[in-house]
Amino acid sequence: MDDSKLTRIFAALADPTRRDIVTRLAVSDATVGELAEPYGVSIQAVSKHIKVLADAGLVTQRKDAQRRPCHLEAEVFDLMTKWIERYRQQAQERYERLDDVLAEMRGDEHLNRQRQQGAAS
Amino acid sequence: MDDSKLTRIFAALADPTRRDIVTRLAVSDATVGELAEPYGVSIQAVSKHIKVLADAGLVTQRKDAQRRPCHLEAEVFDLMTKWIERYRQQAQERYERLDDVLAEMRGDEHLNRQRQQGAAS
DNA sequence: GCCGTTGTCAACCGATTGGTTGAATACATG
DNA sequence: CATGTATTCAACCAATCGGTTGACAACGGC
Repeated sequence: MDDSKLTRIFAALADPTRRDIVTRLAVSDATVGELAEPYGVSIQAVSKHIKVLADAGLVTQRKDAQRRPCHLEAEVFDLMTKWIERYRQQAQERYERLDDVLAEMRGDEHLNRQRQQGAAS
Repeated sequence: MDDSKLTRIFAALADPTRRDIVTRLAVSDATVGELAEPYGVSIQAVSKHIKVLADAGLVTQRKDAQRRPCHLEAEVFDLMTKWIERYRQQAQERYERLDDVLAEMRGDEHLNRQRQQGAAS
């Protein structure tokens, strides 16, 4: 659907540290400080990462005094999965159709040349 | 599985032009020149985009004289879908468990504070 | 064997990215 | 109210990214 949203989601998950954060948030919610511990980077860097994830809608933060516990939003994953599945299926079906076409061509060689010409439209 | 592969896949799909190319390749294979036509960019730019998609394993190119027809590789989408589904499910299950916990807590208020303390490990 | 077509390589450019450090904000507690 | 804690904001930096143009390689057709 929303192209820029999809862009933000994919870009967010294109970073290993952010994917790791997602992995940990799938297990349980966690504060920014907690999330920062395992990595050899500053809290500010992790804070930025979380902002990217939040802008993509993958993560939400609630208020708990000074803390901002992060929560993984599962629904957004559905959006992504749907996008991916659409093209995976299309490509798969086409591949299967091609098998049929190849079978048909086995006794009909000249169709091969014709098909290649037609493809360069 | 392979983290750097996943990084390349997500990064490849984080660009709208490249997602569009994927869309078109889902319908049928196409040469670099054919793919370049609809966009207001040079063939070289599209060639680079295809290189990124190829490095991510999303696209393969075969040789046909000067032409390099591009083909969408459906299997790679499975890898992505699997990764996504893992965390989507985990987060979903946790959310459902939380519902149970909240139901349990309804007559047992002190458990709430205990849970919040325990989370800050 | 030369010409046109198709695509890649190379160098360059401005914008974005992931990181840093330092200051500022928001809050709970003594 | 002063202090410590948790987080974000701001400015900066090097590296990467998406784009450009120009040169070059590979191939088919006259």
